[in-house]
Amino acid sequence: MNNERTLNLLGALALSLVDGLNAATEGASGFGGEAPAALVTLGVEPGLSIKALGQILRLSHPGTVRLVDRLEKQGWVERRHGTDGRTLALFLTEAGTERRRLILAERRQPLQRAIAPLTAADREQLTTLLETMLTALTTDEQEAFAICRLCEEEVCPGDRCPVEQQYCRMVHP
Amino acid sequence: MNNERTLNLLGALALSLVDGLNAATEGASGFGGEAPAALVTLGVEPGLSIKALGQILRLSHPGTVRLVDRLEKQGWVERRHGTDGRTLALFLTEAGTERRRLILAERRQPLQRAIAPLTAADREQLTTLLETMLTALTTDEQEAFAICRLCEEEVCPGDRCPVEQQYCRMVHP
DNA sequence: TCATATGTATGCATTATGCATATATTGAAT
DNA sequence: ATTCAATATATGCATAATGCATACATATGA
Repeated sequence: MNNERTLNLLGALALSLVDGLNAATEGASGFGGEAPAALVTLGVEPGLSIKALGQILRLSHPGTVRLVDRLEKQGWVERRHGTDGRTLALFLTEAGTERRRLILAERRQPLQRAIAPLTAADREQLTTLLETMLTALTTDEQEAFAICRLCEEEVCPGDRCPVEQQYCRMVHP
Repeated sequence: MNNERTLNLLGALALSLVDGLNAATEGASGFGGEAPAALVTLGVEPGLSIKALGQILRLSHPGTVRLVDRLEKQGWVERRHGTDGRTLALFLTEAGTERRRLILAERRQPLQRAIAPLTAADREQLTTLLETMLTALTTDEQEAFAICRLCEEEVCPGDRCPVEQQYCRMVHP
């Protein structure tokens, strides 16, 4: 088989999907970059510090501060006192939670469109293949959070997430 | 089956792959945004006008002019006279061709890493699924070029590219 | 031959980011 | 208790990559 052709197809699909994801999440939030991912992630992990959020989003610290500034100004995120006098705990406001829901709903559409032509059997095959690939791609906790930063974790049971499983295997061998 | 879980896995893989593609192509070119895609695309379609390139990359016209400015300044792209007194024809220089090769080589790595854990049979399954999805996602020529804007078309025979095939089917029904 | 369309370029602004540095708080060693 | 290093956050400044409005140059057709 022509392996390189498969690489091209995989890259093309990924690019096309992420184009769609970016358009959807930016349309739903009015912000580009990592802002939509920040809202999604804070919904799953409320109380994250600025530093921790930045590591998940792979932003510099100042970049994260500015991102949180933008989200706070929209009334979507609150800076509360954290465990420390230094540390902040970030929480979604009610409006932020609502906005997050909208982002996730819009995010589904390009994904749905991609798997629309697949039969039920195809989807099972695909799911298995995705699990295998994601398991291989996840090497530490940081990366696990990064990979899942736009996931609707509500519908993805943690004990069956290949990304989290892989991470847990690394940590508790 | 839990369809939404499949959507999450697909989105997570796409995001992870494109993170890798972006890092690889930016590392190989020193430019982010659509600059790497511009070099790749101009290698496949030499003589493109600024307007046509911008439509493939989905950039505004001024954005494309500035992008070409940057690539020309690096000595990677030449503006030559086109079919018109108005129209330009863009070509890669020798250095640009070399840089494109490097970008494509680096681009393979994150893709290769993703399929590494798959068996030969898995890869055939995956290829078939990707073909089906890409066929559904391609609706016009513009989109076809956009989806393939980072593809190593040299290794992807045109008559077997689901993206191009789909487009040709649309145009010559 | 002149009006309109087409392709390209420029001025200016914005978004999202990074680097260097400042500030505030904590914890640990003296 | 005091001081110093580590940690968490914030700010000043700069940059990359882009868009909008507009100007300019060339072509085309009535």
